[in-house]
Amino acid sequence: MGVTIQDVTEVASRKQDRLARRQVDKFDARRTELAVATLHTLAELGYARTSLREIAQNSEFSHGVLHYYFEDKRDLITEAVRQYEVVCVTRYDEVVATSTTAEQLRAEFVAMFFDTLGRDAPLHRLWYDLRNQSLFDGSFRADVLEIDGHRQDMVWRVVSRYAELLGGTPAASPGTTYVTLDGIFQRALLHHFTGNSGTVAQLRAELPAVIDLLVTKAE
Amino acid sequence: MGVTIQDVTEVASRKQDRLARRQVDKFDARRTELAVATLHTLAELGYARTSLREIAQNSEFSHGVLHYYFEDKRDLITEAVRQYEVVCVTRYDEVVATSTTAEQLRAEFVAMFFDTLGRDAPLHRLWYDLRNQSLFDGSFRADVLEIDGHRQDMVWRVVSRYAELLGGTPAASPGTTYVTLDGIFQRALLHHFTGNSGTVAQLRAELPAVIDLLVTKAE
DNA sequence: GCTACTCCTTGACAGTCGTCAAGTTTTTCT
DNA sequence: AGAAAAACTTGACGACTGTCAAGGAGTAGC
Repeated sequence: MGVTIQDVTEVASRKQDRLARRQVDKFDARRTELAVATLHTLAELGYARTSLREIAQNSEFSHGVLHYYFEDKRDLITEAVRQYEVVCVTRYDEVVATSTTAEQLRAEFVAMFFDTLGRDAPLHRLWYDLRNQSLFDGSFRADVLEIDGHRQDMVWRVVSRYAELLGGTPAASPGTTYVTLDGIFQRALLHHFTGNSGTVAQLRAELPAVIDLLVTKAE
Repeated sequence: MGVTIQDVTEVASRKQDRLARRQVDKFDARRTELAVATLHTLAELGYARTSLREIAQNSEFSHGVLHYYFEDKRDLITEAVRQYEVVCVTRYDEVVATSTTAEQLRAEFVAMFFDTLGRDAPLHRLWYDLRNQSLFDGSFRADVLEIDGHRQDMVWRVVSRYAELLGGTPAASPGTTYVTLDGIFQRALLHHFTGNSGTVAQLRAELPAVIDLLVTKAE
C-alpha cells in the first residue's frame, strides 16, 4: 500500500489541526478563566473602580498576562460580560419546565427571583452597572442589547407559560412585561444593599399580584 | 436721643450678620455654580470617566478652586446629585394641575415623558449611573434613596390623579407603579442612545395601555 | 541536548488622577 | 490709600492607570 503525498500532508495537516485546536482550546480556556476572574472583580468593585492589576490579583497570574490573552481592557471586559450571560440567562427555565400549575409556577418564580437577589447580588449590580455604561460608551452596547434581549425572552417564557396555565393571555408586550419585573428587581437590589430588608419583603409580598396584573385571566 | 451700648452692638451684630449671610450666599452661589458644571460633565462622560480637571474645564475656573469650595471629590459629586434633584423632580406637576380629564392627563404625561427623554437624555443616563454607583459605594446611597423617593412620589401624584379622574383606584402600590414606569423609561433611554427610534416609538405607543393597567377602572 | 515555541513575570513607560501648599490677584473694609 | 481677607491660579507630590517590551521558565520536537 503506497503512501501518497496527499496522505502525508493530510495526516500532517490533521495532526497540525488537532494541535492547533488543542492550543486554541487551552488558549480559550485560560481566556475564560481570566474573564471569570474579571467578572468577580467587577462585581465586587464596579466598573469605575476596577483596574487590570486588581483583576490579576483575583486570579493566580500577574497583571502582564492579561495582555497576552486580551487585546486591551475593553476586550477583556467584553469577554467578562459574555461570561455573565452564560451564567444568568437560563435561570428560570427549570421552574417553567417542572411546574404543572399556575400557582406553583408563580410561587417558584418568586422564590427563585428573591433567592438569586440575595445570593448573586454583587453580580446583578454589575449587570446594571454595565448596562448603564453602555449609555456612555457604545462599545458595550451590542452585547448589552443582546443580553437584555435574552433576559426579556427568559421573563417572557415564564409569564406566557403562567398565562397558559391560567387559561388566560399576557396583558402586556414582552418588552413591557420584562421592564416591569426588571424594575422590581432593580429596586429590590437597591434596598437589599441598603440593608432595608423590610422593603425587600414588601416587594416580595407584592410580586404575585404584579404577575397577575401582567396576565389577563380567562372569564 | 441717647445711643445705648445695646443699640451699637445690635447694629454692629446685625451688620455682621448681614455680612456673614452675604458671604455665605456668595459662597453657596459659587458652590452651586460649580456643582452645575459638575452635573453637566458627569452627564456627558459618566461617573467613571469624570475627573476634577475636566469639570473645571467645563467651568470658568481652574481645577484648584474645586478644593476651595468642596472638601473632596465625593463632596462635589454629592452636591451635583442634589442639583439634579432640584431640576428633575417636579416635572409632571404642572400636567397634573392643569389637566381636567383623564385622557388629557394621560396624553400630556406621555408627551412630557418622551419629551424629557429626548431633551434631557444625558442627564437621565447620569441619574441611572449614580443610582447604580450607590450599589457599590454607600456614600451616595442616602441621597439616591431620597431622590428615588421623590421620583416615586412624582409618579404617584400622576397615576393616583389619573385614577381619580377616571373614577377608579390605582391597581398597584406606589413602589410598583414607580418601578414599572421607571423601567419603561430606562429601556426607552437605552434604545434612544442606540438610535433605535422604532423601539422608542413602540414604547410610546404602548405607554397609555400600561398606565391603564396600573389603575382599576370603575365598573 | 539543543532548539524553538508557548506561557508567564517583571519592570518600566507615559499619562492621569485627587490633593494640597505656595503664591498671585481681586475684593472688602477702615 | 493701605491693610486684611477672600478668591483664585499654578505647579508639584505621590499614587495609580493601561500598555508593552525584555526576558525568564517550562515544555515539546528533533
